Amino acid sequence: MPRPRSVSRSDDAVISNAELARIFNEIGDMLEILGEVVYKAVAYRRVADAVERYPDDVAALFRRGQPPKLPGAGEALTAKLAELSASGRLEYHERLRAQVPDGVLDILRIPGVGPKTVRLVSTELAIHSVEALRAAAEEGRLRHVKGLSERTEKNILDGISRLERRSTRMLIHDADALVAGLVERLREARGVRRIEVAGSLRRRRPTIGDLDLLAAVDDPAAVIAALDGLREVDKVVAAGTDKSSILLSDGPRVDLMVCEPEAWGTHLVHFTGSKDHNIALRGMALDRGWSLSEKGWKVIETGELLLDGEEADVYERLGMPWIPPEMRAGDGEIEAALADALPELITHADVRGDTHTHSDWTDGVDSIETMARAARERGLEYIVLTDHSPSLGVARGLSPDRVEEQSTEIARLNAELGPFRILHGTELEIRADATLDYPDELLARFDVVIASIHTGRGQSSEQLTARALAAIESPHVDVLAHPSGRIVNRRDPLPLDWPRVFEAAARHRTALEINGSPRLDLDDSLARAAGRAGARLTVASDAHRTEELGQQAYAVDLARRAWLRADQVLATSSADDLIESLR
DNA sequence: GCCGTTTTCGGCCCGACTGTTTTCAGTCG
Repeated sequence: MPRPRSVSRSDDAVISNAELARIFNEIGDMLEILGEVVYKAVAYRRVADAVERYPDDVAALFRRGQPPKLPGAGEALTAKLAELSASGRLEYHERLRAQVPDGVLDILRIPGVGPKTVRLVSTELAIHSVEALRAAAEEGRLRHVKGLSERTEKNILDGISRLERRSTRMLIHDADALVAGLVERLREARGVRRIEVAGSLRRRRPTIGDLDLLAAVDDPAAVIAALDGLREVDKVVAAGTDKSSILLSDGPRVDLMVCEPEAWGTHLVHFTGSKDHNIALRGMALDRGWSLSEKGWKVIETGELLLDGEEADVYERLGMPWIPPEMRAGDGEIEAALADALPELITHADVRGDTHTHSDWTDGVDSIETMARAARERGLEYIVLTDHSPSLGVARGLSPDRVEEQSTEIARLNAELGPFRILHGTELEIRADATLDYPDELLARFDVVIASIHTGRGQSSEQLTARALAAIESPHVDVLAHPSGRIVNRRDPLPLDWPRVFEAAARHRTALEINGSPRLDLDDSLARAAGRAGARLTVASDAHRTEELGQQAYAVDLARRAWLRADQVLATSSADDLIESLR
């Protein structure tokens, strides 16, 4: 499977943060394969991470003469970023590429194969592709190389088939569904005191690589045996006394760690991560004379081991309050905690209404009444019904006459369902020419107008930004829905000029949506930047059927990852306050 | 390659598991 490579480019086309990060990560991989000191590779990867989650266009800032201060970027790497920003190319990168033949980098992606093995097969056997490696393993040619064996051949073949099966990270929605059943059954294993999801799923990242579970147990062997014995298990990858890793037959890898209840706190912190967060905590511990690991705090002078039973105890030893998992990205949360300046994050219980829902009047499945009753059942006080406007033909958008009929139907239902409220809204098309899909007189009659871009996605950044701004600046538009247009694993975000969009949204009091469907849009880093810029946000399900109303919870998770408080989010208002605040 | 209220050089988070190893390197999280 070919992997994307950077193309030479002499034009002055912009280079995205994602592309900058990809090139720096690739340099890191090549340096390792070439046998450079690993810290050099680590330095490139660290800057790649920083660029990837930087909210503004890094290359544009360089070209404007305002290079951002990125952690881990010193003189040499800053110069390389500048070169890439100016020309889209990097001579150093191309020089390395010439030394690492095509396909060799692909080999590194095989699980269980690291840089040393890549270097070995590349130099000893002139193997320069995954295909060549597969053939060599099948023919038993690897075992003649010192350091490799028949066993290695089998592991490599297994790794290649896993690589082919699992090419994209799993969506959090799917991971939640999968893990619920696993946890339920492991809870029943003998001697399990506590069990909890850890890792990126606990941090509520939009996509999940592996599933991490932690169990506090009296009898480690029993729970590990329970995991290994589940019927979905395809293969046991690693089985030890403290942890076990399995592959599900049609799913991701599951890592189960066990610990004694007295050491639950340090274990849960360790296995929740993120990596950067943990490294920062350990650095602070070292400054205080402790070596911190999941096992506990080892006093370096005496070797004594201190245990913590709860996460809060761990943070307290370092002089800070407990940090919510969603914030543990190594992105300023520790500094904020030390300054006692952690925001009071929005919670799921704060949400009172859903600002984006559909019915069978356009492309939804259920009737307005069914949607409303289901929302009421879930404890919401109101929904905003936002069926589509006419120009979205595929969704059978509503003509002005149909809008009128829908208004009558909503009035009828409100009389019946009160105090639950259905607010009459619309999901308004922002057309390709930046005009809006209903006339102002009609827009003025809706309770809430959310506007979105579905068409003309191929336009330039300038054109797309102008469309977003046209909606934001309209006095009738209250929310910009799924602002970036991304769909996780399927569609990339539109290249909007985000600082301008956020500034305008704040100025015109137009809220930006965090959409909880598999779009997960805005993503957390953009939502955080929007909040910082003073823009209001909202959390919404974009449900097209009753079962999808639960998607709003994923928007709340993202809002927490974006450091947002309840008072920054529209959907935490009552229906009356919402309407009042949109006047 | 980065970085310093101990440091401009010598460090860079910590541990489990596997395999080929007879004391440890590679990989992973």
